[in-house]
Amino acid sequence: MLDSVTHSTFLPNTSFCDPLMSWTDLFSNEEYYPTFEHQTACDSYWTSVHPEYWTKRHVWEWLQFCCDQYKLDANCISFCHFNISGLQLCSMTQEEFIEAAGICGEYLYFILQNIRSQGYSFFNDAEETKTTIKDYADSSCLKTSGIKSQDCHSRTSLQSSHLWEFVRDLLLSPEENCGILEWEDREQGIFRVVKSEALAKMWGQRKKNDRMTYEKLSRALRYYYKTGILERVDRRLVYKFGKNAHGWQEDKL
DNA sequence: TACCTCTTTCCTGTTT
DNA sequence: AAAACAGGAAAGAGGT
Repeated sequence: MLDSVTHSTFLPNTSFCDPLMSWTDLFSNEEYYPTFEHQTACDSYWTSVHPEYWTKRHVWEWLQFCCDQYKLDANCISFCHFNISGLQLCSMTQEEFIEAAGICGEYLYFILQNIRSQGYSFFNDAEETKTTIKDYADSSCLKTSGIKSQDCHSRTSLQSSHLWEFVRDLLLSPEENCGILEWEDREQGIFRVVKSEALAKMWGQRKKNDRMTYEKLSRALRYYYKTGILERVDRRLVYKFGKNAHGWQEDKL
């Protein structure tokens, strides 16, 4: 299964590998940006490319998919270990996966090997795939409950499905942003919604809801004023992160 | 099952 | 006039 990989394992340079690094950190760190050359938000999704040819972004998309689909706890994943290309990912041994993601690493390794051997037909039947994963878990004496809270390295969850986190992560990911959102005042956390309907469409895609509109999305955003996640800015399409929002500050990334 | 949070949906009225 | 804002109300989804 691994024969096709001819490159030796080369994990990222651990000299700048912060064990507390989150996914948001990873993609907002200027040191990492140059590695995304030629990539745009319009590049193909990971499922349309063979794992050996995945870009770093594809690897990220795959990780996010695994966390969402199999309810893996992203807190267990040391993201800096996955700031790598598909070729590098395919070169990782099971032990290295475990080192990078604890018990989740074992699942990720299993899923990756299945994609490599079976292609994306592995995902054709979601229920069947889940059963396969479950069988694997059972045979490995792994329990779902055991995936949580062990070997946790990161402080940000990839599973975050809250709207404000989605907005925050979009602001921090220029590759995905496509000019939909932009900072008005980075230090104060003030941002502008540039393409309101595009934002709604993207949020709708995330929630698998093709009826999402900016009007409905903005209603949800207004609820955040109550909880201090957002603060009111008296300008159209302009919002500000409140005291209860976290993870957006430049100096705290 | 009950309860909770976070939306989603719909609405009326207001502001830009 | 159109788009966006402001919130109330109720329903839905997912988690515990």
